[in-house]
Amino acid sequence: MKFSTKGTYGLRAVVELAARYGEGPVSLAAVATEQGISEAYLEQLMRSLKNAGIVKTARGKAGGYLLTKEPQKISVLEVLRALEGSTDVVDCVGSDANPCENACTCSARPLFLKLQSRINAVLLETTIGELTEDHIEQKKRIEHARLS
Amino acid sequence: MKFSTKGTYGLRAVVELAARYGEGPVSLAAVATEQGISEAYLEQLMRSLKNAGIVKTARGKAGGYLLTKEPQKISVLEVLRALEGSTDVVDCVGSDANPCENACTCSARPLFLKLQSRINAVLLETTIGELTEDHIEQKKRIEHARLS
DNA sequence: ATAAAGCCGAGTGAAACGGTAGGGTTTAAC
DNA sequence: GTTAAACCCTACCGTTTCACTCGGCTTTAT
Repeated sequence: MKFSTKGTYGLRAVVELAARYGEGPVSLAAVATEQGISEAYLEQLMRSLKNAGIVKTARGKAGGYLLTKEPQKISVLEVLRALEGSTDVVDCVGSDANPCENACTCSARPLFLKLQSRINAVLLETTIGELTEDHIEQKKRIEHARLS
Repeated sequence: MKFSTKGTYGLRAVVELAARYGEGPVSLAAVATEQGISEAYLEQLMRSLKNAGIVKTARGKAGGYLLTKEPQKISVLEVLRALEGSTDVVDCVGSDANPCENACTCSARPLFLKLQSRINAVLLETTIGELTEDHIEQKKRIEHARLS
């Protein structure tokens, strides 16, 4: 019941892009060093994000990655889905539902359905934009504390 | 972000014990066949549940497993924790908190904290007793439908 | 005594995790 | 038009976890 590093790294990378939204392409190297993630590994995650249509790329020199839409219009849910494949706690819940043959007698199913809907609510209502704002605020506060 | 079968199998096994609460020890074989789980595998899960103090055992012939307290007093959270080790979505949240060195600058942390508290709320407020009642109801309905 | 039950440690094949390596191809800038 | 910075892609690899299995041991009601 853990998110893998794919999810957390990828989320942080997207926030990094969001923080520079509108400033042109951001290189992989920039994101990787800023977030302390292996460049080669992050590249794979970016591919997933690209395939999902969350980021687009500019190739060639001075190229890099860009968000395809405004940070406030990107839900955390879509980002995590792109990276982790699914956010379902068990395979037999969710819209792509593949309910097991004895779903109707499974005593744990009602629990998982409830849990899943709560989780999805949080992930859907939280946007990359919000995370980015919080993050920038936080960085400012730290900077301020350091100077005084 | 999935529960392993440990969690789901174990939960179902506990519900099975709950359904027979007060009727004396239930053998591993009985639980395994009723729930369609490998006996040898289930035994391992029962060990975890026993170590966590959720079930106790009666050894020897006519022995088996019993809940240590009433089903309504067992939360799903404690059962899952016993089986999966932790229900935390990332290591850096939760009470045993092991926040990573750059927790205060991690842009994903606020999200995970919120998500974790929502998840824990559901898992803590849901009891084995509730799951068991739902399950028995469900079985009755199916039985009724079959007969008519 | 015996058979039914739990107790326990070890092993195992497959998959996922968390990367790394090393080659492409594209393109801006000189 | 060469060069270098960037993305693109495939493959591999060591480690851990998953989901079991196996075999032997101990306890205990009959």
